[in-house]
Amino acid sequence: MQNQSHPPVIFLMGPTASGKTVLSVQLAQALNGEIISVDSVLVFKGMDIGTAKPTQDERGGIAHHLIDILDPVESFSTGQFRKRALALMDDITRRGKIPILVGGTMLYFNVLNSGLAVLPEADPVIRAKLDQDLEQLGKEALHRRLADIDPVAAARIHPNDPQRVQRALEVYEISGQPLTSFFTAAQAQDIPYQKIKLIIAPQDRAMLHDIIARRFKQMLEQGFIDEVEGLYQRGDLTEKMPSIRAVGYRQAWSYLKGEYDLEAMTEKAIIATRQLAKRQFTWLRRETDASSFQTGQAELLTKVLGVVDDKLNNAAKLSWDSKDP
RNA sequence: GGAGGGGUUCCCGAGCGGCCAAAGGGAUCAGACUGUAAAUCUGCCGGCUCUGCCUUCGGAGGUUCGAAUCCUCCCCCCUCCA
Repeated sequence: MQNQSHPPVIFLMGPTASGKTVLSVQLAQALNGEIISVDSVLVFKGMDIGTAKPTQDERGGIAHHLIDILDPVESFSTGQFRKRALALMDDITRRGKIPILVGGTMLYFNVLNSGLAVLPEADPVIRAKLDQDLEQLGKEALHRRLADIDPVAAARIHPNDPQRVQRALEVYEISGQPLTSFFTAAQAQDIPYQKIKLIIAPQDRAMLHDIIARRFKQMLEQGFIDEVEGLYQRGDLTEKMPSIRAVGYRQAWSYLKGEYDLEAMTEKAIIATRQLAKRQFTWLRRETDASSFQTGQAELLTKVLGVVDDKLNNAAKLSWDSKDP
């Protein structure tokens, strides 16, 4: 249960290409807010065009956080996100401003909503070993190994899902404890804020698909291939890394390696983006306490501000009531 | 005009007399999701009054107990020769 006297924070969620960026800046300007990006790829420097990263101009003088904080050789994590986002929310709030969390990485929103168990962090050495095991022994063998040490996790995780099987094994190797034990031990911790949740999405799926296709072609015109080629030429990046596995980048990478032509690359990238949006919708449907808005709808900002004001006033009232019963 | 090759379920593509609503891949759709998440994975995928029935493999006929598979004619597409 959420204490209504907590300071407010806005969650602006939506699938890719829904118009989150523009709306978020307008909101921040209207509400004296700062933006915290909730996006697993915007964190990378030098990945601008393909991520539709807001330009300095588009940011409209609003501070944007958690953008360009890592080099593409590095990797980010859900835990790091949560920690940094919470620190930023605290800092922004202390300065009398409203934190506006904007993005499409729904797992990140989820750990702000439901908390995150205290788990050992990824260990590159163990991961490399598990990759080797996977290749030599096969995914069935890894799943069987997991079944021995953590039957509950093994029952939950599909044998064809090596990424999750490996993580569960990794946790065990680092800590000596099964992954499941961490979950049962942990208590879901809510964040000390009043969350105002907003969802923005195009009116229908066909429209989103259309926007996605047009936007990707636009990225190509803006020099997306050159951007990826620059990363490619560095020589220290591989398609195994989270940065290069991002939608669009992965396909462009394959194109540069000569695996298919520009036309095939374009098609595959657009498809991958659609599929990403589809997965985002699946998460979004869980957000039953959010207010929804349509991309490009008339008076969008006015309507959104109306809803936000309502919730803020309501919260203030409740908070006053509770102090003076 | 002549010689070949081909038209299969949304797309690509296998099938070449029964075991075929038709392999496989892709797309779409739906779902899962606890430190890689723009990732990874799962399911459905002609229709229905759904242990069966109906419609489908370019079109129309035919052979056969039985055809996407064989025959005939027709319509399109591709390659080569004129």
